[in-house]
Amino acid sequence: MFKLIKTEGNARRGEFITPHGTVQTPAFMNVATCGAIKGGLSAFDLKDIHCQVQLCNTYHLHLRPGNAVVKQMGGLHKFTRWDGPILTDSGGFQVFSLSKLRKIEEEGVYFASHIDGHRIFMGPEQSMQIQSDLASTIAMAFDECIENPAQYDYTKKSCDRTYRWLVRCKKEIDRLNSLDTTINKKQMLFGINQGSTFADLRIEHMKKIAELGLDGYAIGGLAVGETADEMYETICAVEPYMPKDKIRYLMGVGTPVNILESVKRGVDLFDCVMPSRNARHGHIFTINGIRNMFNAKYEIDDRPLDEECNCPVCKNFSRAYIHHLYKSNEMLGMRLGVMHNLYFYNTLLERIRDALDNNGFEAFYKKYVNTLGNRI
RNA sequence: GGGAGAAUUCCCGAGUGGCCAAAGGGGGCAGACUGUAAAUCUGUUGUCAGUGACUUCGGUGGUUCGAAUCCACCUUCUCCCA
Repeated sequence: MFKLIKTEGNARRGEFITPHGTVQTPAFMNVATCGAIKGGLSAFDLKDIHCQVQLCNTYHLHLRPGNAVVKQMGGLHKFTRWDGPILTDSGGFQVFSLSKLRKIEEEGVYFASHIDGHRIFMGPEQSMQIQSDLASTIAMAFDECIENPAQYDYTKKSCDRTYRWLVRCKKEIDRLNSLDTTINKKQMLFGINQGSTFADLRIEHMKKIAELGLDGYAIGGLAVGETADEMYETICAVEPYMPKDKIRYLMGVGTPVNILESVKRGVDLFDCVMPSRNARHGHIFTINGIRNMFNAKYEIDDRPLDEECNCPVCKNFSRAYIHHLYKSNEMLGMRLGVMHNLYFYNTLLERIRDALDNNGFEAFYKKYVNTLGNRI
């Protein structure tokens, strides 16, 4: 259940109440695709980095270890030892990211496993069944994340199909939630808006899915190659048609500035692999922009990664040490980098919430965007 | 004491007359990354000036129109036999 606490312009401050705890919004979800944040973070670490929600992936967990295994182990919460909310993405993004390994039909998508090539069928019912077995807090509808650029006619056809899939998802999750053998009988379902960068298709699709009375609404299919301005324009186009009393999730976005711009346009929830992936590659987010910790200039530097950061990494370690860890390919380098970056993202959202609480979002936005400019 | 072999650009290591500033790795330097097929991928790595020029393949001489590549000697190293 979503509670809208206050607004400033289009920006919203809210609370999303779930059986696994309440999420203060706007919020950033920490991506743990295969049940673990890459870089070696566990559920213990998530508290330290101010994580509110963990995001896992249906397709990947279906392949390994298999949803039957996770169900037998008591669901993702017990399995990963994370007791906060978990959102599972449906596999719809893999329709996009593994496009060379799949075929789309009306009934669903046929994948060739990226691990061993074996044939996998995933339709709305399969995705819901897997997510029910995983027992996440929130299930995402099975959709097609459309590539960019996209043809208008294809986009329309795909949106219509994604809508039909959503209706099937809703029916299936209601059925699964009513079964005695289901671990989480209160699993929520979010619908996903598609339509590429075509405003009319986005709006038409959004209007239709809004009528289904789902637990939350996501904007998908963005940050897949279009410009940032196109992304913002698309958000602005659909936002008026998103239910005000439901949480709004912009999938897969983005840079700190992308997030700030999107909060300003009425988005409540985000996720992105950028803080974790980039950290593994040595890119560190700071209030002053990005650092590449592989760069030779950090060889002798006693300062923390970010001088204004209070994360466990910045309170303890020098740039020189972390530079050394990356250069030496020590896994601790990545772990510390990921911890810092996720803390940076999670606390950026905290600062946004504080600003909203104090009617200072617009000022915060201006200061932040001016500070960072186009650096991130 | 006798015999055999080797020395290549930061490192390892290809190359045995012109297509060689010299393969390939490593290392170095930089860049990319947006619901994770990503501890991945890309560029660059003799010098100087934007074509090109110049200096390089242990050292010194030589053969040749032309040498990292052939010859002689020297230096160092490795292995084998005494």
